[in-house]
Amino acid sequence: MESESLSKYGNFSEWYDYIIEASDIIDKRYPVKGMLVWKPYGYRSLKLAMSILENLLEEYGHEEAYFPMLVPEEVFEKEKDFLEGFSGETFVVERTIRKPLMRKFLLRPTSETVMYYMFSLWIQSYKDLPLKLFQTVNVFRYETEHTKPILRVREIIRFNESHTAHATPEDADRQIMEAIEIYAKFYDALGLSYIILKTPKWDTFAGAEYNYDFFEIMPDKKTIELGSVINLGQKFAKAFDIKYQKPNGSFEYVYQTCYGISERVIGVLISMHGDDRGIIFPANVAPIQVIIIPIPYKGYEEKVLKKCEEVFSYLKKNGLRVRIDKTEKTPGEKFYYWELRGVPVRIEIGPRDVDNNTITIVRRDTLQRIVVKDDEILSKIKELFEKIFENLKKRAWDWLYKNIHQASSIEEANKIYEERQGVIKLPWCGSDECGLEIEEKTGLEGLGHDPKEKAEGSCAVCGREAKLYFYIGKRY
RNA sequence: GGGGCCGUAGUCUAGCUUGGUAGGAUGCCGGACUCGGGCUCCGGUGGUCGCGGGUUCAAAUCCCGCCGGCCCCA
Repeated sequence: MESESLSKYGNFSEWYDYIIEASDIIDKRYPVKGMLVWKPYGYRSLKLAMSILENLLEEYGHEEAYFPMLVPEEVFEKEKDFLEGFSGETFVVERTIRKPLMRKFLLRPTSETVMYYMFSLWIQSYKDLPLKLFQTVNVFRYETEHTKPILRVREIIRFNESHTAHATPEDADRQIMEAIEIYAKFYDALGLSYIILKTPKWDTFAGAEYNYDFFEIMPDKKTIELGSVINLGQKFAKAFDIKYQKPNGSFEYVYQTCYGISERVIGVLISMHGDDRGIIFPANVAPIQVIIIPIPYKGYEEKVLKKCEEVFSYLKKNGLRVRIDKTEKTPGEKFYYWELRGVPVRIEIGPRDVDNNTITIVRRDTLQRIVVKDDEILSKIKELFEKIFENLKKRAWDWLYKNIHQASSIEEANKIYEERQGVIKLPWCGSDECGLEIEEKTGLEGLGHDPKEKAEGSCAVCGREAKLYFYIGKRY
């Protein structure tokens, strides 16, 4: 069959395209470029992942709200850098089928302008600060680059965007660190690896002071942005007139931050954790955590099915997402089917298990098969969830570290990239000129730097003392 | 931003060069047989050949435009 020839590392793109559709995550046949149908199975994993993030945000004092999808043109245009940055990819609504509208509306590509219009009404006093809100909504971006299912789309269907306002720049900076902490916890919960880099000035988010991005290195060794944390300073506050009154009676503009994560994280999770057989979901985002496969045998059909039902009820009662596959397919076919879909734990119940008071458990990541006594079922499964998670996480971090290379000169960087791809870090004096020259002479994109990581040696371009490492690679 | 490949049944695809009855596999439905890794056999179902226009006696096939998908380069 076709799936037999798939190889995640041999041909990642082909693997990815096949897996996400064959596993019932999405259906890309809907005839609008960059817009996908999410099937129930895929949508469930997305919701599970997003709720982990939403719970974290709430733990850290954020509240969920909802803001509208349409932005009046004059509101969208208030902040000039933002307008410039998003003008090429923002959809416009300007008519009904019958007639033009009196006023143009834009479909939110992200909700700064929508929210901050309201912030200016809501924020009056220092007592209203800090304000920490989030929403998880769809946003629209007319991507001019080529689209890629889930990873680069024109309708981002679940964009979790947080927006905060603060009284002081120090508090905004502190908020940036808090956001990074939240996002790191989120990716940790999914078993993903990441590097956190401060974006080069020339690539900073439209309308921002500075921002940090989380990057993962995909199986094809290209980097992908997993999430972004942005310090907006007072630019939007000034554009939207968001002021508060201090205890001494004077007025000041607020300091703002925003940060966002989208369904892209599911695309990355599938890519990082999957293998040639398909997806491997960590238990916390697996739509089905345990699949029970009856192994029927002449004279045993009823006993086998009865035991399956008992195990099913027991696991369900204990809060697991479990299902019995009672379809007419052969057991072997079912194994492949559920492995493709990434169910972390499979239970097989056949005549031997009925006779011996056991069940047979197979873990998805290693396909290791163990026989477990009936009274140990729950503890063994929970133990396996944990082991699978740790294994996936370790694989992801090993992969990341294995694909970050250090070079001391541009020539060396080029040589390494040609042989090994991935991410390369170069000692850097920190100047824009040298950063841009590194990009130009390697043909790679600057990902940023880690302000806490001090470099040794001299700048790969100018030869002055290096302060930092400049990370470069190819981006999705 | 530049270049290339592609679109035929739910899915994958043959046919296109050289215009003339759309064929196969898989899936799906019914049945038999099996069942601890995609078993086998029998019968059946399923097609505006992506959309629109042009050329022609005749277009899946040739030409043009659009829509959609994929890849490579910057």
